[in-house]
Amino acid sequence: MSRVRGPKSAKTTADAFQQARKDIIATLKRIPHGKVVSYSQLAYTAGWPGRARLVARVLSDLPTSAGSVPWQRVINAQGRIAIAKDSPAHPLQQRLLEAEGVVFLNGRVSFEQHGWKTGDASPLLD
DNA sequence: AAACTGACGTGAT
DNA sequence: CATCACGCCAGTT
Repeated sequence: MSRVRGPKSAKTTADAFQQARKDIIATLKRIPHGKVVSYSQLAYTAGWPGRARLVARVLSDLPTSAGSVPWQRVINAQGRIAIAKDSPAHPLQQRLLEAEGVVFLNGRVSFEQHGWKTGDASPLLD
């Protein structure tokens, strides 16, 4: 199947991206209160394995004020907040997470304690 | 069109 | 623990 070019059909990576964004946001909303996931885990769970950067791209487009989606529950694989230290969103993310019981030790979160096991039974959604 | 830039991750040094 | 090289890929220069 080849990509189609033409006025009416822009069936290319852009469409795939929109689909991916949809899947990622949907999965993001399923993360239980007080739990965290890494970018790669979210990508994997959403059905886009190996696309951690895509998740980052999607989240970066989200308004940090949106309480509709728990964007704060996504941190990097090292258990650290990925947002730049100088960004006001950085401390905000930590504050939001701590408010839901997530513990930071030396600036890091333990996946052992707070990682979302996708197999968790009856997760308490917000 | 080519180079650069990330809210990334993993493996090697 | 710190760096680097890669793989990844949409957006921006």
